[in-house]
Amino acid sequence: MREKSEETQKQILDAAKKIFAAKGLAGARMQEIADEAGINKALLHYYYRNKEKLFEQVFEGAIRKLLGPLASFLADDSELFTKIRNLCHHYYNVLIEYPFIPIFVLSEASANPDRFLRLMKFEGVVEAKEKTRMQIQQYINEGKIRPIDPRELLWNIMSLCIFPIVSRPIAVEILYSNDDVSEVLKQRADRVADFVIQSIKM
Amino acid sequence: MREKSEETQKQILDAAKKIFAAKGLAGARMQEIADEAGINKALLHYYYRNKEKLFEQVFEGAIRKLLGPLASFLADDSELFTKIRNLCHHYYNVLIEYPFIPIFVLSEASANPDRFLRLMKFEGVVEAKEKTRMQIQQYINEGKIRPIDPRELLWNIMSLCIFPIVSRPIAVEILYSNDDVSEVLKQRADRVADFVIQSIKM
DNA sequence: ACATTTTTTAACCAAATGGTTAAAAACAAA
DNA sequence: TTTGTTTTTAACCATTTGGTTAAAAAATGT
Repeated sequence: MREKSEETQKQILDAAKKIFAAKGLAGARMQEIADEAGINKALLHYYYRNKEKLFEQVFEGAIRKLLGPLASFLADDSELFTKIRNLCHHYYNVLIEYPFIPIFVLSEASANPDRFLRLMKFEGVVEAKEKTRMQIQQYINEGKIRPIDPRELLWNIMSLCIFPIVSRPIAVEILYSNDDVSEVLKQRADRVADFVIQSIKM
Repeated sequence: MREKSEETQKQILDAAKKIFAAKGLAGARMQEIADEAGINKALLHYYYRNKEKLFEQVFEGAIRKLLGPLASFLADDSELFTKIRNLCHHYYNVLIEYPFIPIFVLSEASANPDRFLRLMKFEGVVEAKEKTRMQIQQYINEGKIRPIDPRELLWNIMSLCIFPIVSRPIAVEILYSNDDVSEVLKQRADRVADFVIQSIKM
């Protein structure tokens, strides 16, 4: 009995994931989520009191899957170029599986950054990022890489990892004229890492 | 008399720009736009029949400002590194003024690409892009730059130019802890161009 | 068979919102 | 002052939408 209930709740969360990703918080309709989950609105509200709570649940779950490992990768003691490579792979691995995460963060964390920031702090991303920032600065001071604002370097890496996921549907049309882009994306983690490393190495 | 009318319409468009950028199409409220413009809802509907039309006007105007010059920059005969620099500057210039363009294109034009693709073809972006692709390929063949799939290079440039605009509200908090990021963004066009060129040059 | 839990049905409410209307008022040009 | 245009006021409508309710029904466990 408990199984059935939990299965339904998972169906709801999956449906919500999909609809929220496509329409955003404001654009999503509770009825549409219920339809997508194959249930009715009453049951939807039975399990999740309201839209906000439902969104919060979906959003936080997704973000945790991204941020937890990210913090680990940022905080570990590996050499910088290795770390960059790890970062790229992590981003691509998670985002290919959960491509809706960036859309969430971009459309919703912009409107309401508090929630997102709270999660970041909880997962320890802030400190981990600071550590990497110092590592980059040290590499620059030691003349191991070209001078660059560490924040810009991190922002560049994020851009190169996240944007292709988000823009995939458009890129398929304007760049890869309907070729299969899945394979391209899978190999892209290494290509992007190469691109970044090539740009900063002496 | 005509002046006053047109001034009001411009105030409306400016207000709409701002609100749509912050809240998106679904999240924006006509009342809020009217308030922002310093007029009332009746007058807002007097000049712009409905929300859709208002958005269409703002959006198409903005996208033309992006695509038209983009096609020109892609199609002209300048040297590749210059072209990359021009591209970056153009992206940053337009997107700082119309930061909602990427969000809309990503969220709405993905599901219904007709309008966007129509505009792209109309502005001649497709042919211009093809020309640049060939130029890149030629540079590679002549050993002037490192080998890279031209499509990936273009995708990287787009990522580095567009994503920071989209992720600005988040970056302000997690990277630039509430520093003024406007100045950073303005200077970023050149930095990004450097970054790209550094990465591909021999 | 009985009790418990899950799900549906279907009607309903309240608030928000896009949009309309018509008349008054403010304004500018002649 | 007269005339035409712009703007405000303020009430109003229709629809959408989030959310509730209560009872029936279906499914499930014991």
